[in-house]
Amino acid sequence: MKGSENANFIPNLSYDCVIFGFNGKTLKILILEYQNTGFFALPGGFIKKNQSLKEAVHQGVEERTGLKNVFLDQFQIFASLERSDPFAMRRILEANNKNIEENNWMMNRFITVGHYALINYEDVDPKPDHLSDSIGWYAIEDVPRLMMDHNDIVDKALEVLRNNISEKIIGMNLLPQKFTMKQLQQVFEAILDQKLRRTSFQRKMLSLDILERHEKLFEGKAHKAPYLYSFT
Amino acid sequence: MKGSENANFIPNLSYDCVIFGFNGKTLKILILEYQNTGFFALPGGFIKKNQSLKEAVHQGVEERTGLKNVFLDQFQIFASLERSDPFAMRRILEANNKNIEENNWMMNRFITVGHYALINYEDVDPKPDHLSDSIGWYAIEDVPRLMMDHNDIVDKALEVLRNNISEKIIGMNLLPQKFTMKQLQQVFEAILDQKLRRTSFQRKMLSLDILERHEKLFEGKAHKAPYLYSFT
DNA sequence: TATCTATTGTCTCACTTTATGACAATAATT
DNA sequence: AATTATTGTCATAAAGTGAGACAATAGATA
Repeated sequence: MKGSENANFIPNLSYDCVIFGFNGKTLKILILEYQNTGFFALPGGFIKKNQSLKEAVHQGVEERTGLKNVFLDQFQIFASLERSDPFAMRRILEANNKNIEENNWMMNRFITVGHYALINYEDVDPKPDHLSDSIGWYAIEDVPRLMMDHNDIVDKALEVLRNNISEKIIGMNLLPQKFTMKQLQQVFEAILDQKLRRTSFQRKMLSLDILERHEKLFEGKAHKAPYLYSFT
Repeated sequence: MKGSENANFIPNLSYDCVIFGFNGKTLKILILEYQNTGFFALPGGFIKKNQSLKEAVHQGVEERTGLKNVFLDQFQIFASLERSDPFAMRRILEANNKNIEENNWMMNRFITVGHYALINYEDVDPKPDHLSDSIGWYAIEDVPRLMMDHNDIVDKALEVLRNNISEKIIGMNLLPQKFTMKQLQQVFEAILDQKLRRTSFQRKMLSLDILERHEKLFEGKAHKAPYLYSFT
């Protein structure tokens, strides 16, 4: 049947990506809005037949953020029967004046591979893709209702980020190259959604032997200047 | 093209499962041998178009072990371009006198979802499937060379089991309902591949508040009888 | 029946790690 | 020179862990 498949892509398989950034105060993620539909969604896409999953996701992240080689983790498959929503896909295609017949394959069942990415907020210039008219940062507590099961994907990504990721990976990817101990602490407070004790945090981080101390940062404030650190 | 797809299954997607069992001494996994090929592989299969991934894997585990509702965790996708091996698939089909044309789809590229299962060794009566002539338990240190990237899947499953799983889940699923503290310790020693101190282990487990103490177990040995425990 | 053996449950003491608060140092302002 | 806000570090208490000691005990032995 015409359009029931696309020769370029592996059928029934997609990826979605929760792209985390830290603006100095709160943890944020990138969310797309599809033109004239009111639908919000995670950045995602399909895997070409001659492409590894990893390549596909890196390419998708680069298209939306301009960043290459970001930290990416593939954390779970979402494969229930109920998750696909052919009616929503049809509306998105219609709103973009795409030929429904030709794009019929997009209304099939999709099993998606959930990823999250950690990126340096300052480096990003978010760009919408060809089906969406906006892409923007949303604080983790202000994420709107997303399409299909994308809210579940966000929740699970955050859970994995909280539980399974090393201090070094978090700090290296969400902060600039040099940072103060306070900034590092604020990243963890934003991720864990709880205040941490300053002295314990500092002692713990220094004992992990993953930090290198550099010059002081003079912010022009009337108090002792903090050291800058980088990861070893 | 005839046989390039199978109408029942989602194309290009499979699952594989590392089924862990504990025989009282060592940690073992179930491995299949395909008829007349010398190929060893993990139990795995395909996902029907009207079936969730979870259902598919549970069904596959049940067919090989007779066990329903076992603990299952879907821990990673394996999606590189190099992982598929159409020549090996062809040999397996030939050795089983299967029609190559009709089963052409099995020689496509497959992305597989790696799972592991924890089961009670005593409850299992392993059964080969229609393409394999043997299925058996192999101690984790004696796993033979497996097809494709299945050894990588085993290694990763063990890594996840070691790092990310709670005491309760491990004990509940790998041991009988009632067990002694020594048995519990042996499970952990087998998984971690290291000896643990008896007294520290006992104190730790009791402090976790996940155990209920029952009657003593009289084994007929000339020493103090241990208590039996179950998980709360 | 009394003694012996192997293993279990618990306790102790030393050591390490973590929590919490105290305090001096200091960059800029007043 | 005194003040303010924040930083780096130390002191002490509390909690957790490692390593061994020891009494309790189920059955074997004599």
